[in-house]
Amino acid sequence: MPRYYITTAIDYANSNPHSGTAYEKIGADAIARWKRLQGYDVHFLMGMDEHSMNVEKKAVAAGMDPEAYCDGMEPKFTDLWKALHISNDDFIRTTQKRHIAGATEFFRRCHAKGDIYKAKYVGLYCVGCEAYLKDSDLVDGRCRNHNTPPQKLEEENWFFRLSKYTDAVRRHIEENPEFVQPEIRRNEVLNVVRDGLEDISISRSTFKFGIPLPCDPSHVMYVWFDALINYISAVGFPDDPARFERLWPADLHVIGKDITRFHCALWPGMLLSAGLPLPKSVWGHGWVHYKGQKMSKSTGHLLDPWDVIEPHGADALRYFLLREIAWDRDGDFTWDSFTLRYNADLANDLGNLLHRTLNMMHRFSAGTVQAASEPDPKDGALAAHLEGCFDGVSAAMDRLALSEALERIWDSVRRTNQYIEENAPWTLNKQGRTARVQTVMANLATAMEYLSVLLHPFIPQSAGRIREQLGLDPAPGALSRAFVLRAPGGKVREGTVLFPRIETREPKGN
RNA sequence: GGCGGCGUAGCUCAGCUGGUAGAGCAAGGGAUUCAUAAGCCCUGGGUCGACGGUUCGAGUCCGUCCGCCGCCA
Repeated sequence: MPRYYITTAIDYANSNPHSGTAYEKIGADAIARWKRLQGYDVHFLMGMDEHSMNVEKKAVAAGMDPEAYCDGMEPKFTDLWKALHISNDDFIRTTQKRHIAGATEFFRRCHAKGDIYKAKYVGLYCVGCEAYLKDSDLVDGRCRNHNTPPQKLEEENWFFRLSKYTDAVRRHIEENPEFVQPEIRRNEVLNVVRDGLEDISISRSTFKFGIPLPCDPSHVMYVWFDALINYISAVGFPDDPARFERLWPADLHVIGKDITRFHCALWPGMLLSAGLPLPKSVWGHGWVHYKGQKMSKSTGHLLDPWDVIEPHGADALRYFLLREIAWDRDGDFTWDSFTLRYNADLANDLGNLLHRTLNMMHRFSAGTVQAASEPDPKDGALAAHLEGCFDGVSAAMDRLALSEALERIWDSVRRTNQYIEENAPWTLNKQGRTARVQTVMANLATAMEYLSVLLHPFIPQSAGRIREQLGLDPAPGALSRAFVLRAPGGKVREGTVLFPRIETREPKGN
């Protein structure tokens, strides 16, 4: 069974996750689940990024030591991921032993390669950015991102010789179109790399909460050098070579578009230095805007995922984000658009389809799948449509076009509703055409099962409920293109409403 | 300033290598009743941002401009 290693960015421990954070995990989860359905041995990694001056400060402000502070933050993330049914196989924290060991060994290798050196750095430092600023970062002498005056700092830092890998990284991006996706991100990174990469400071001596450099314990690793290594320290680097061999290189790093540069320029440079293979692909997704504006931690303009999950369920949020926001660009969440999508797609089209199907099975078919003893060309047309849908979804998922895959599935949801209309089982029933009614119902039960498998990656809980109501195991069966009628005899449950229609309701305080 | 993206029906967007515009939602109408007042059928004349150019013919190619946006400097 081929393996598929997928990761998301590890999140900063200094603030709660919001819907943009959730979007990334939901998208990655849909991909991971799809790959599992396809039969891949998937390893799905997520985690939390802890070492940094900002985390240390937050902790100190709360009167805690940084480790304890991070322990307290962990459930803010993991509880949300559980609630969203994110199917990650592992959750790494950069304070864990395995990661410290990995980062330390990684640094040693780069050091041994001659790619680490010490130099004095004088510059303007922004605490918010955790980075030195260039003149162009300043607006009226203040950081353009944080609107705060920078500090003048002079530090002896350790540097990573990234410049040495400019050509190698550039060639790799040029020769491997799938390495940076989508296209727009690739153009951006190429732009940066073609201008030449600069050596980068990778240590700090101004705070303690970090991994000490093996060559100079008075310095700790700078956040990015530390954080990126999680992708390998989580899978056995360096202490479990067999596991590492099996899982690395990753098939896909899912990240936000803002950190493309670190993943597509710095990270490959680091790996080349350490003599390790590069990940196969990096996907920089777009932003979820909220009511037309960028979400922002500093202004507090945020959509709290719990505000959607608690009243409407995880799948409502998952569906909206995956359907409404194409995975390669930005999109907007408003309560109106959420309500429209939810009612039109989930309640009216899908939920109602299941409900009316189950109801008719009880009224016309004894709540049981009967033999399809009176077939009709209409049945074959439905089956052909669904199999075409399968192809469309597969093709879309191959391109990671998640919203397109959902569009294809909904074509089939609509098509199945049409199948009901064109057969009008209620009329057949009045006419006493029992064999035909039962055949129609058998096709419908099969169609719903077929759809439940395709829906699973996107709305796993609801897909499971659909299957339960159909009298099936909630876990999706294997992915299979062929539309094969269900064997007679299976009982279905009384339908319960999957997605009750909702009124637009904006939580107060938003 | 350099590179790139976007600007198409009220909304969200499709429109590949050029041949007189499409989908979903929303809206209006209709026939039904198994169903979550849902579903199904019918109905869309929008200067395809503006102006030029190439062409027998251009959202679709070229140029200029305008308006948003991203990356870099």
